[in-house]
Amino acid sequence: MPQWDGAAGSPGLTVAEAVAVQDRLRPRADLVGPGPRRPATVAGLDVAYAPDGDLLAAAVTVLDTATLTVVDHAVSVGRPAFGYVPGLFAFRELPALLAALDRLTVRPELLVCDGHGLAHPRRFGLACHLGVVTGLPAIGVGKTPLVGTWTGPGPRRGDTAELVDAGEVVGRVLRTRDGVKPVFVSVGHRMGLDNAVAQVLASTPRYRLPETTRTADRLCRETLAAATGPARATG
DNA sequence: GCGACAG
DNA sequence: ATCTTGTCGC
Repeated sequence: MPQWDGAAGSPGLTVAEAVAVQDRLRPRADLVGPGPRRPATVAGLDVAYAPDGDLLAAAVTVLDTATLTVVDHAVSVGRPAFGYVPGLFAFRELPALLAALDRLTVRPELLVCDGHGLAHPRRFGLACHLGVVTGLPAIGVGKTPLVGTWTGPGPRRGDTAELVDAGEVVGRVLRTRDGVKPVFVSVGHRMGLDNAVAQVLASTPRYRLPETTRTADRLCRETLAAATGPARATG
């Protein structure tokens, strides 16, 4: 059985087939936007894995942009649909994320993904994939780089630097907090880079990561804990 | 050929 | 991603 095959043992795609899917879908991504200027709602998506990697929980939280409070949320529990292969991340988390998105009652105006969009070796990261598949505007906010080089950014919140790969600007390195490690913002679908950065800044009033990501992260961890088995005190 | 490599 | 102890700071 292929090493990247899901633990469930389902056939799945081969690495070559997954790459082919990305190549086929890439032309469908709208990397210009400009995207919603004043979205009323923004969604955060994240996935948590069980220690053994056999189980995962995906969560989507929808926040009111005016208050940054959660107005809707949904989760899904399942098995990784693909092994962890840098560059083929979407094939691992997409099924679970889509299942969670389907359970939403509010249609978010923007998806903020935990990972990259254009800042990807084949210019089609998770944010692009999710955007194209759902048709919704999407951006990627990564905690660490996958591709590209940069200089800076300055030390203050709001300072940015271009993320360049193979001679092209694929994203922006953004400082969301004074003196704190920056995040990597890239376009996914139906959004422009300037607007993407603006939306990320608008959702990071206090911490390094967007409130969308933080709330989704909390929710998928709680969901995984509940699915793995309720924690119980030993004393 | 050898490392690096979103989460 | 997840496993992990202490530590520094508001």
